[in-house]
Amino acid sequence: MSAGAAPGAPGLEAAAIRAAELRGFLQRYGHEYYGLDAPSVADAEYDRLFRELQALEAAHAELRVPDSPTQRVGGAPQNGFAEWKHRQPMLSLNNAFDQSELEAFDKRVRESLDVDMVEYAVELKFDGLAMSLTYEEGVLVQAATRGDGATGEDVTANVRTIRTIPLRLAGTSLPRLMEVRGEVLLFKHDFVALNRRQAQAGEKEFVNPRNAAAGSLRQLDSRITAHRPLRFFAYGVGAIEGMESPATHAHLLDWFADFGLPVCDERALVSGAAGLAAFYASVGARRDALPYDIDGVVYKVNRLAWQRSLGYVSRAPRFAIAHKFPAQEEQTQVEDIEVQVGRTGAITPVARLKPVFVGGVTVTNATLHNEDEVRRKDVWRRDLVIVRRAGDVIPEVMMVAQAGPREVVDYFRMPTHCPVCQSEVVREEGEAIARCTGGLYCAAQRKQALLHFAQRRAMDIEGLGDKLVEQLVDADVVRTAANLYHLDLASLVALERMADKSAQNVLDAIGKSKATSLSRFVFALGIRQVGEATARDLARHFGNLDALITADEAQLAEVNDVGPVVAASVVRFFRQPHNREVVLQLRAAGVHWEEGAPQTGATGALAGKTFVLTGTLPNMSREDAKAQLEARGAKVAGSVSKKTDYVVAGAEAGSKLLRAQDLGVTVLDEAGLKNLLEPT
DNA sequence: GATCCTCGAGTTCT
DNA sequence: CTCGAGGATC
Repeated sequence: MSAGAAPGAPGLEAAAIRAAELRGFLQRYGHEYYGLDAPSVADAEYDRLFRELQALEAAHAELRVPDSPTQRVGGAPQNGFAEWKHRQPMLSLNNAFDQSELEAFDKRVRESLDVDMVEYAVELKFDGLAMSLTYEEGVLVQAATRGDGATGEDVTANVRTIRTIPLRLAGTSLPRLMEVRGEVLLFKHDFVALNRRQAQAGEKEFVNPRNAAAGSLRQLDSRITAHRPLRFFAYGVGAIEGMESPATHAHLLDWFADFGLPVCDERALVSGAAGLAAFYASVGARRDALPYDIDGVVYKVNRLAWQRSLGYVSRAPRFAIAHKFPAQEEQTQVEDIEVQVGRTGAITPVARLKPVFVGGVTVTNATLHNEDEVRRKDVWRRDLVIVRRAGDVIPEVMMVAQAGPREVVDYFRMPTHCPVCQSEVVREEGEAIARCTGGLYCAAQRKQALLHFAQRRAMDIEGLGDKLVEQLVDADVVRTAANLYHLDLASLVALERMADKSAQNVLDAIGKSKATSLSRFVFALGIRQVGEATARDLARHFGNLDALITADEAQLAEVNDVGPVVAASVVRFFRQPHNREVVLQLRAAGVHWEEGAPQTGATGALAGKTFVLTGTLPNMSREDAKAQLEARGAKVAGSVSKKTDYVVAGAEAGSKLLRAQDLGVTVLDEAGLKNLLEPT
């Protein structure tokens, strides 16, 4: 790519030629980068050409034209935004939330037009900001927000900095005047990168792409907007003069594309209510994988003549409707902020919420993680907050939407004493988590320890869930894991809501759990810092429990992924007489496993290979796949990195698959995995 | 000493 | 799934 060197001291004529050439390059590269996502030059090269053009324009004021790419950088701060009256009002759409409303819409349209079948242009409903761009003789002269639909704010200086928006339309046959309607938004990956930059610069991070886009557009200093990677998609037309618009909406969008306006590819033509429903389902399934946020899809009668004859009812068109997805963000009230005590004594603040329907489920609780998080988000009791349940399953309080009365009682204070056992709560220097110091004296910690012991990945005692553990601990029937193996039918049936049948089932499950493996047993003990993976490493390295119990810190540190902190934690655990006692009692009660010689280094067909599993495989459970891989010496990790050898992706694979594709990691489906497991 | 990677721990709802 | 923090690596 040779763009030539800048002339030393060019005459005006040479400068004009060079400037025109540079504008051509920059426009093309800008389009490749932002429009097609396929840059053909490095950023540094773009910047070099850009600065050269800037220098030329600085030297020759007459070369500074409004559609030059340099005019995107933005000018000095303004004092607020001027009002702007739209030539044609920017209307909002009526919403449909379910199938019946969608069928009603189609029926109304057909009856009103007196036809049997209607063709619809269908597209995405972006979660961004509606914008109107005015082009005169093909040159962008003005940009405004929707505002109340009739009058918006003039944000021309900021919109000029959006590189996907052409400052001059392509082509020779152009309307004298045209209002282009569309949406300004941020792509998800740009949003993530922007927030990373904000965090590094010590600036406030944005809650979501929409907020970030809105904040960026409302910058009074458009030089800031210029550094925000905003995008634009055109989807409609307002006033138009000096040219006939095409006959259908689909052609209108093609026409926009020919002008160089960015138009989203996710659009189609469908017929009838069934076609609408199919598009809705298809987009819904791919929603999380799209590079931007959407809150639904939009259906428009394709023929513009029919659109005109359908007209408007109050402030919304009768020819179009938005079909919304269930909200992934909702507003609700914090009724209370309580704390929970975890297995390790961690005191976690939890927001009790007024029930709210988000992302398909009713949410009543949301974790606030720790004290710093409560302060950072500045959540008080009775505040109105935004709750999200995005691609993620776990609800999260994103931000305060509106402060509540905020009286003294509404302020959250970390308790100084454990609400369960009254022991002192301590937050170590440099730690984010406050902990109850009660240890196993604390009933809450004993309950969590038992639940951990019984969980599927540990001793796998079916039927020993939180309700039962709660009762057993409260009645003081069970104090340690060893007590479980001495339970009898009578003491279980004495508990509330426990009939003979279910009591016997629990006893059977406890009996069955006696046959286990060393790694499950070590994990079940609940040693701090020793999770499933570390327990497996320890079990493999030492081979038998006595070797592990008597190991000193130096011996422990020889194990993979065990350093001083983990080693000290293990030594501390087995030094406690009551922990040794419980282990003895468990073995005496019949808990057993196969003990072997210490092993170093696994062997197997897939030894040393790292796998990551994501999504649902058609015929194999994730657990099963994991076990089979590990049996062959492979490692199954939780997240994808460049050290990952294979990613096994099933249905509804999420971010891990995207990341694998980003990093160029080999992706297998179930069949591919089977091939590796059982080479034929 | 910084950076990357992984693991542990806590969490929600059906 | 996300965060924080321990371990490994350069």
